[in-house]
Amino acid sequence: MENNSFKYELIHQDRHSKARLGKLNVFGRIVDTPVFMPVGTRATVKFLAPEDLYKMNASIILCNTYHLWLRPGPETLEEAGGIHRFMNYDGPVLTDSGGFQVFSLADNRKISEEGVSFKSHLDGTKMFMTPEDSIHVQEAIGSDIAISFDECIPYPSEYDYCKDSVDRTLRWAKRGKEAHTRKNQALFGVVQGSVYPDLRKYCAEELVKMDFDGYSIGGTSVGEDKQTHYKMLDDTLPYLPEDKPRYEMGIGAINDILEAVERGVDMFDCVLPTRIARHGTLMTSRGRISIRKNIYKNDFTPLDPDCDCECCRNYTKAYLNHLFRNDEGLGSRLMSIHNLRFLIRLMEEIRQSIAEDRFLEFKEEILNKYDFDERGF
RNA sequence: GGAGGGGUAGCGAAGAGGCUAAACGCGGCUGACUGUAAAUCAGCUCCCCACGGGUUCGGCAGUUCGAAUCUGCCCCCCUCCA
Repeated sequence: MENNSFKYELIHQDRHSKARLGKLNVFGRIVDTPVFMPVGTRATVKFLAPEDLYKMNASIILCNTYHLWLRPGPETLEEAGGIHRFMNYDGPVLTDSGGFQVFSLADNRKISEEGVSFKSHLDGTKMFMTPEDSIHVQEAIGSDIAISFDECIPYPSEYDYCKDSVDRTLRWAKRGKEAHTRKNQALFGVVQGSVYPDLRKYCAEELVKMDFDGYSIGGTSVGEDKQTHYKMLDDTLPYLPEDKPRYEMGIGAINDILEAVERGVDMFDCVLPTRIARHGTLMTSRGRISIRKNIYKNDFTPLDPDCDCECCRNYTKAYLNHLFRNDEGLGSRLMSIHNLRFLIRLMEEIRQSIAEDRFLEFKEEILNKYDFDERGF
């Protein structure tokens, strides 16, 4: 039953770069790669219904183990029949392990060999998560792709700390893999190692020995400059197998995506498009737009005339400006739809350009065309 | 006509002799946002040739070393009674 397994198929390798066009069979659901995954932390891409996701051609989303663990809890998700039924979403779901919260909730956690103690951000309750817990919760959630529990190392960090952290992340990966029982759920390992080439290589090679279904690249875009960021990719990707998907975690800036695709990354997720949309910033073919500005008060043209999304097809900047000023949820919804569709369409064009062996030209074209600064949006 | 209450920056609203260019909220303007503690957060918001200066707290005139804060008169507004 080939159809019902998890399998990455390399469709075409760009002739002039390491960019690759692939097809990810996620237990019968197909995801074309490179792909961008909208983030739906608490079993919802904020303000959007699954129907919105289908319409914008989102093919896979990310949810978060830590948040769903706290609420509604694994029991509820199990009783619901898994996250797909719970949120009525029919596409593939990847769950992050909680590893990023080890990083982002730094003030409220303590790391030990056994696991991490957190203070719940909801009410301060003391929680303890082990790599095994993370896997068990992800199995209860019923995501299609689970991620190993890791430590996302802050930047900058001393070599010795990173070495110890990587070793621990590797031990956690092994423990998680041994605890993993579901056959209809893939499991990815996460490469850490901060900016140190030998640690990146070591971590990647050790994970590959454990034979995961895919490999994540973590600990990037945590405060380092772009050069350093891309160097970390250079120091990691050569050690990952060709026949498995590579996923750079938490990346959503346009230039970052292009640089990573060029180096052979297949999957991305990021809160950036949805968060900045809610905050009134839009990525458009004419550059960045801040919808709150007064110049849009009577601008009855679409956000992006070149965009095919529901928002751009039906609504004007004046209306979006009005919705934003009045804190109306529809504004958040429409602008989230736009930013997501913008990135998803970018990925569609990226795939097309790889298929035609002109990814590098496409990348240059985008970098020149879009009027964004170094941040990449 | 009589009795009370009140007029503070764009709006609402504190302050009741010096620490007040004046709390706080709203509104407005900037900026931030990359595996979501984020429909969030930070800064600015009387004027100016701005690490300094100039005008303010309904108006005018006083008291005082010093007033948005005390006194007098005047102008508005609100409530109640006739």
